[in-house]
Amino acid sequence: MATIDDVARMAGVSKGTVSSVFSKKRPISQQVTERVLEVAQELGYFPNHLARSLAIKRTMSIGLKIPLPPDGTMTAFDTQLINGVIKECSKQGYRLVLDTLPEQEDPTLYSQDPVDGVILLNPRKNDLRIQRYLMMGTPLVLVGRSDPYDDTISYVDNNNTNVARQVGDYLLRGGHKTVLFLNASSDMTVSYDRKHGLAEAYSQHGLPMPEEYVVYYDHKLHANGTEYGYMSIMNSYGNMNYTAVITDTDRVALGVLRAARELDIEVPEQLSVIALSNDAILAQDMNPKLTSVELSAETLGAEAAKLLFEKISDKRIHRQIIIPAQLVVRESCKFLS
Amino acid sequence: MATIDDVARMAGVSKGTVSSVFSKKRPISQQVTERVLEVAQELGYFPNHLARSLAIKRTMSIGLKIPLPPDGTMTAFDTQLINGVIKECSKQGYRLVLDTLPEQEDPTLYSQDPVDGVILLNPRKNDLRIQRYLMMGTPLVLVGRSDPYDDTISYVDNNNTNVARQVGDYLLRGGHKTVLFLNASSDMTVSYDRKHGLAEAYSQHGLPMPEEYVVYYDHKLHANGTEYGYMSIMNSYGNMNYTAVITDTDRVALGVLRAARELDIEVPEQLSVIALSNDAILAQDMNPKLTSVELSAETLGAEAAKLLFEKISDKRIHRQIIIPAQLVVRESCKFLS
DNA sequence: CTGAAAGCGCTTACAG
DNA sequence: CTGAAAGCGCTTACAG
Repeated sequence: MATIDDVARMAGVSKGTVSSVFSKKRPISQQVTERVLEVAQELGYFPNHLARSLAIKRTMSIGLKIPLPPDGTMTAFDTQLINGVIKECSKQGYRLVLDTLPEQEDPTLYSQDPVDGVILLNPRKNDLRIQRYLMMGTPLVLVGRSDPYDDTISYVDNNNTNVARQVGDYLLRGGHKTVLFLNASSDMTVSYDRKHGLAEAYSQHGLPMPEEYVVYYDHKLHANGTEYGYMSIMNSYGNMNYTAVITDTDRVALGVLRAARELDIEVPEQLSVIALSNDAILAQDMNPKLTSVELSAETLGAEAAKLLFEKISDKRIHRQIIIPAQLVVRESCKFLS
Repeated sequence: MATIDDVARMAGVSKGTVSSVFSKKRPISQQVTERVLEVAQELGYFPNHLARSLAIKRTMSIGLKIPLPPDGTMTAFDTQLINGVIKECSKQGYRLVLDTLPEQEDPTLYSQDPVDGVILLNPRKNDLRIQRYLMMGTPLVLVGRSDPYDDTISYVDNNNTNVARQVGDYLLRGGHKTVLFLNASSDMTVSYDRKHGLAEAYSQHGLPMPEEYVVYYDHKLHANGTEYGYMSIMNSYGNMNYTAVITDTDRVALGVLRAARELDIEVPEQLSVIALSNDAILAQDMNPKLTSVELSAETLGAEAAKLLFEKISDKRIHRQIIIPAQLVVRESCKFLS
C-alpha cells in the first residue's frame, strides 16, 4: 500500500501537509488540498489507522473481555450484553473489540490491549487482570463488583445479594425448608454475594442456612454448566433432602431437569427449580417453563459502555451502577402447602 | 506507562534485547532474561500491542463490518453470524473487531481498518467498499456474492436463487397464483438472486412473474423492516390481489401480520405469509408461528472466518462456499384447494 | 499556509 | 548471545 511518504513525494509537499489534508487539523490551501487528494486517489492511498493510533494514542475502539464457554456458543446473556455495548459504541463512533482469548500464565505473553478502554466480565477475587489494567492505566469498567472492594473502580452490576435474598424468600415463603444452591464458581464475586443473600433469606425466616447445601461450580469437575446441574442432582438426590434447587444459570437448570427426568422426580411437584439468570430462549422452551431471574443484560452492557466512555474522557471519574433484576415466575416452582 | 526504552535503560541492556525477551524471537541468556523481567515487573511494563502491530504488520484481529439496524438491536441473524465468526477467531487466537460505523461520504475519512482482514456483510452492486479493500490489499471475504461477479473474491452465501425458487414453488404448488414479494433493497445482490429464483418458480409453473408484485425495501420510505411490511400491506391490500406474501425477513413478516390484524385479514386462511430468513426467537413467538427459511447464520459466519484466515495466510487463495438453506414449515401458509 | 524534524513504541537485519 | 541503528506510517510542536 502507498504510504503518506509516497503521496507527499508525488504531490511535491511535505508529509505533514498530507497528514493535515486528511486529518483537517490545520488548514491547507484549496489548491494543495486538491493536488494531494488527486495523488492519493491515483495511488490508492488510505491512511494507516494503526500508525495514526500509535501517534495520537487513541484507537477509537474499546475492548470487551468475554470468555467463550467451552462449547463455543455464547449465552443469551453474552449476546444481549454485547448488543448493549455495541449500541453505545455505535453512538460514540467507536469500534468494539471482542476478546475471547484465554488468560495467559506466562507474564511475557501479556500486552496492552489495542483499545482505549476495557470492559471486563465476571471479576474474581483478587483478580490479577484488574490489577494489571490499573497498572497499565487502561480505563476499566467491570460488569460485576471487585473484591477486595475498591470504590475507585467503575462497575455495573445487578444487586446480586438482593436477587438471591428475594429468590430465597420466595421459596421459603412457599414452604420449602431446605434449598440446594448450585452457585457459580467460588472465586467469582457474584457467588459470594448470592450466597450472602440466600443466607439473609434464611435468617429472615428464622432458619439457619445449611452450608453444605451451597455448592460451587468447579470447571475441573464439570465440562459445562449443564453437566454441573445434572451431576449435582444425580449425586445428591436421596442423600440430601432438599425440595427446591436454585441454579446459577438456566443451563445448569437444564441439567437439573434432565437428572430429574432420569430419576423420575417430578418438577415442580417434587422439586422446585429456579435459575438466577434468564436466557430468554432456553427458559421458555424448557419443560416445565423455567422460573428465573431477568438480569437485563443489554442494560448492563449499555451502562458499562457509558461508564467506560466517561472514564476514557476523564480517568478520575468512577461510578457504580446497580441494575435491578426481576424475578420472572413461570412454571418450575411449587408452593408446598 | 513504562516503555521498552525505560526497561532497557533500567536493566542496562539494549531495547532489542528487551524486545527479544518478550517476543522470544531470539535467544537471550538466562541471567539477562531474568533481570529484564524483574525490571519490567517493577516498572509495570507491558508491551504496546499497537506499536508491535505497526512494526510486524500484523494485528491478530479481523474485522466484521456489521451495520446496526436503525433501532440498534441486532437481528438473530447477526447474532448467530457473530457467534460463528467469534468461534473461529477464538480457535485461531484472533480478536474480532465489530465495526458498526456508518459509511463515510468524505473520502478523506476512510482509513485502513486496524485488522488483518475483513468480513463484509450484504455486498451491494458495484460496492465501493469492496473496491476499496481490494485496492488496499486487505484480505476480504463477503457474506453474499459480489456484483459484478468476480471469482477471485472469496465469499460464503446461501443459494438465494434456490431458496426463492423453492419458496415460490411451495406457494404455487399450494394453489397460490399471485404472490407479493417484499424483497430487500434493490441494490443488494441477494435481492437480485431472490427475484430471479422466484421468477424461475413461476416459469416452472407455466406462469409469468408479475413484476409489479416484486417490491423493494427503501430505507428512505421505511424506518425499519417491520414498518416496511406493515405499510406495504396497508397500501396494497385490496388494490392488488395476492393470496400470499414472501417477506425478506421475519421482521418484515411481523409488520405484515400486524397489518393483517388491523385489516381483519386472517392468516393463513386469507393470506399466507413466509419469510426468507428465520429468526428463531421471533418466528416461534409469532401468531401464527411463521413459516420461514433457516439460513444457518452461524455456519455462514464460521465459514466466512475460515475463508478469511486462509486468505490472510495466502492472499492468492479464493474460494466460494454455498451454505444450504432449509425451508421450515410452521403455521403461516395455507394450501388453497 | 507549509516544511523539517523529532516522536509514538515497537521489530529486525546487520555486525560482532 | 547482544547492541546500534534504521524502519513501521503516522502526528505535532516549532519555525518561518
